[in-house]
Amino acid sequence: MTDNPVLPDDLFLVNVEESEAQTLSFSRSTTVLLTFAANRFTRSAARLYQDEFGIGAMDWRMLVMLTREPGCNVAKASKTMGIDKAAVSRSLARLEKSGLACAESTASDERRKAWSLTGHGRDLHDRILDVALDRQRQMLQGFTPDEVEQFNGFLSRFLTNLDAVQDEDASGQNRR
Amino acid sequence: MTDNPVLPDDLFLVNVEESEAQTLSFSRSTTVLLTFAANRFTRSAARLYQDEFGIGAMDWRMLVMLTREPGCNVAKASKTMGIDKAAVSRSLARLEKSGLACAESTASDERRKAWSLTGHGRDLHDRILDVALDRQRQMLQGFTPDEVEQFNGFLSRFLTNLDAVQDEDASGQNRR
DNA sequence: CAATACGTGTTGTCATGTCAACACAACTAG
DNA sequence: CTAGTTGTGTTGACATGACAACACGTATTG
Repeated sequence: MTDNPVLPDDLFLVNVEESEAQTLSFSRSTTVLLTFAANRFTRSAARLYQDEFGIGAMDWRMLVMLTREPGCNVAKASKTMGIDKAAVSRSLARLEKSGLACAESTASDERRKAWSLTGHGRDLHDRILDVALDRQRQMLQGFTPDEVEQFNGFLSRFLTNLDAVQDEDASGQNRR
Repeated sequence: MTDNPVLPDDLFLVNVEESEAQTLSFSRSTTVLLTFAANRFTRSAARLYQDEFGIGAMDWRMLVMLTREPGCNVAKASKTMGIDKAAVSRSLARLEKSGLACAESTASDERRKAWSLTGHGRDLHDRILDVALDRQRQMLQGFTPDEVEQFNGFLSRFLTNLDAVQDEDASGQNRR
């Protein structure tokens, strides 16, 4: 599939005090950088959206989801966003309570509800989108469009690899 | 500083149903991909470490921290890892209770404690490190060393930009 | 030497998201 | 029709980490 089977570990390691102990480098280990960047970004965005719009990061993601897929249900949203269905269910309950989203019963299946944004919800989405795009632009300050493309490509490949590992875990292990 | 002042927003947007509504693309928006990848990776790693070693993701990060900076204190660890000092304090309490880390009172300052790993803690760190490196290798399957370098570079630049924005927020706003 | 400001770490409270268990609708097979 | 199975959504219990308040040791300044 690829011609680069193995990356040398010492790309990511740091030696502490004359190779006494080895551990992950904070600045060269991709997964460390990735989680660090994402956590800080999310936290910072959550604070901003909460302060400015009174909405949490999860509920903002839900607004995006409902804009993208009007009429979607809990299971679909959970799968697409990679977030537990319980969290989705609670987020939708919050949005409904705030009058940002509403559900319509599906004719065919009594359980599934078709969720979509109210007018108020669409307004809020559009206002937050401006801020979110602005923020993303700031995060990518100094990147060329080509580099952004590459960056996205790397992240997508990372996700594909993660999928592969998880499928493997699921099928290879007898438990669960 | 850079010659790329502005990236066009439509790099990241998707049109829903004939440009009726615009929102973030899940597959082309860098920040969406970043948080998605990081969250899924962290969760998957947390499950693995919990199952295999009975330790959470936070405590594993703490093991790395203490390997890197033996004798460090709560404040230093909190700053380096970008995690709240309360979480650090609680993680250290857990590690001490499990006999993985121990604290030594500093002579100069009664408050600061110098934390380090016990032999048991170092053993566990080394065992998990093998698994973590293996996992990272799988996530970067198909990447050339050059690409990994670029990927890390992008993430570092992202973090630098994030720093800049937060400094700006902190100084520009009168509250807090 | 107070008095105050500052740094360090701990604890309470809250939001978020996970897992497990459950209720219930819909489908399938005897 | 009944029983078992699967899919969908909700709820409870829990882990994690953020924020705020606090206790207390150290530094600074009059």
